This record gives sequence, C-alpha cells and structure tokens, in this order.
Amino acid sequence: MKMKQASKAKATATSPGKEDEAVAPGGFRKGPWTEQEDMKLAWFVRLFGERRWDFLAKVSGLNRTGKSCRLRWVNYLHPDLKRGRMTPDEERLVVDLHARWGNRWSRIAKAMPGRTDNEIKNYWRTHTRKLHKDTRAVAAADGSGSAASASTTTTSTSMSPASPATTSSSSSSTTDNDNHSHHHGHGHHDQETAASCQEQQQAAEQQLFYTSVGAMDSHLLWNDDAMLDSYAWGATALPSMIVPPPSSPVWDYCCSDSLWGIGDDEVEYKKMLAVAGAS
DNA sequence: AATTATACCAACCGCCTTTTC
DNA sequence: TGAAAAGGCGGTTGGTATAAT
Repeated sequence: MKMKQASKAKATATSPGKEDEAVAPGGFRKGPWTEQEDMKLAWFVRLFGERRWDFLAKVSGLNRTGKSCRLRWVNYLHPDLKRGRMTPDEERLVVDLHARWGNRWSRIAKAMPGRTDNEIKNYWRTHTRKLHKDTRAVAAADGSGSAASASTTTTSTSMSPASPATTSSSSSSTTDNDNHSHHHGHGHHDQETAASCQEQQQAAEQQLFYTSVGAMDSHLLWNDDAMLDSYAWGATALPSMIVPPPSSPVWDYCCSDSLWGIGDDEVEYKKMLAVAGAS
C-alpha cells in the first residue's frame, strides 16, 4: 500500500516520537502520515468521494484537519498520480507552461495529468535554483557583469515569471497565448525507465486494492444532506453497499480497535460501522 | 569513513475564493 | 445579503537521500 517506498518514505520512517505526537492548536495531528492513516483515508475517500473534507476527516476518525486530508489525498494517495522523476518531455512542458502562465501551479498541473501542483512547484524550485547557480558560475568564469541579466530567475519560487503573467491568485484574465506552438506532453513515447515501471506497478497494485474493496457511487450519498448528517453522528447506519465486505481485510482493518483513537467521533462512527455490518 | 552540499519532496501556513447557511 | 465555513492555491519549511569532497 505504501506507494513511495522506493523514495525517502519520510512519512512513516521518521523518528516516531516527536513528529507522530505533533498536535496542531485545534488538537489535530500534524506531521507525516502513517501507513495506517493513509489506508484509512483512502478507504473513506473511496466511501464518500473527494469532497467535504472536514466531514470526511471527522467521520473517518482521523485526527486530522480536512485540509490535511485533502492535501494528502491530492498530493500522495490519489490513484491517478504518476510517480517518479519527470521525463524530459514533462520537464520541457513545465518550462513551456511556466513561461506562459507563471507560478500558477494548479493550472500547469491540470495540463499535466498525473502530476500535482506541489510536485511541479517543487520541481521548478529545484530547477530554477540550479539554473541560477549555474548561471552565476558561468558569469563568474566569464568575469563579466552579465550575471545580472542572466538571472531573470531570481532565487526562489516567488520569482516572477519570464513572461509577465500576473501574480494575482485566481482571476487575472491571463495572457494565455494558446496559439503558441507547444507540445502537449501526452503521447510521448520515451523509453520507460525502470523507475517508471515500478511506479506503474505500484499504481496497479493500488488500483487493485480499490477494486478489491469495492466502489460506490458517492453521488447517491451526497445528494442527501440530512442523511449525511445522520451518518456523521451515528444516528443512521451506513447502507451495506458502502460498508466494507464483512471479514474482508479492509473490514477487519476498519473495525480493529487499534485503529481508533480516543474521541467521541471515533467511538460513534465505530458504532455506526458495527450497526451497518450487522444489517 | 566522515562530513558537507545538494536534490528531492511531503507537509504546513496564510491568504484568497467559493460555497453554505 | 452578509457571515461563517470549507476549499483551493501559492509560498515556504524542514527532513531525508544521495552525491561530492
């Protein structure tokens, strides 16, 4: 289930003591996610869909903010995510799109399926840092004063884009010149690296997990707000169709005592699951 | 082998926008 | 219609892995 084990795996492997006990002011957990939390989140997202994150955070028993849950899902757990290093084509695409749209990472990410805004942002930051460093090195070697002109990329991600894309967050009828000739990164037929093969395999395994635990049409559920509230507070049992198959690994997992922390919400939801399972 | 520098990336923060009540 | 809550976004931080010295 851990999709990232090949990399740093910071989430679960770090010093358990300090970070695992980090708590935000509201009493929410902070810091790296554990594998158990990931599994739980994945399950409840599958159950309820990718929305109403605060609700989802509450009923799942994850002692996390909705915001944190959303971020974890979007940036790490989402089954459609690509993994591994960017391909040369993707790198070119990032540069191309950034030239047009500036630091509008979410927009760039939409043009690059499987890549998240965070990922692209991180890539760009590293990329521009390196570029800046290289440029300065060349300038120093030249002994000329050309460094200043070369450093259109200032230090960090906060630099302004090469083209004057506005920095205002969302509106800004952009200077999108979609008539630029550019390659829309899909359909590149690069040789697959070993790393990407591994990523694909991991993605497949994850998909298998989702399939094995069953899917539901969450829209049915979301259409009924009163029912949602009822579910949230344990007044109503979940329909059996969205409860993990009894005696499945996921069911065992969701019902295991070890999964549930201390707190009224957890207790209530556990009751709810139990009722649903009995029905 | 030990230390330092660099690259990578997960996760948080604060602000703004959108949605809900 | 205004206030509050939730969601989304960009910027930033800090930990870990790896390369270089």
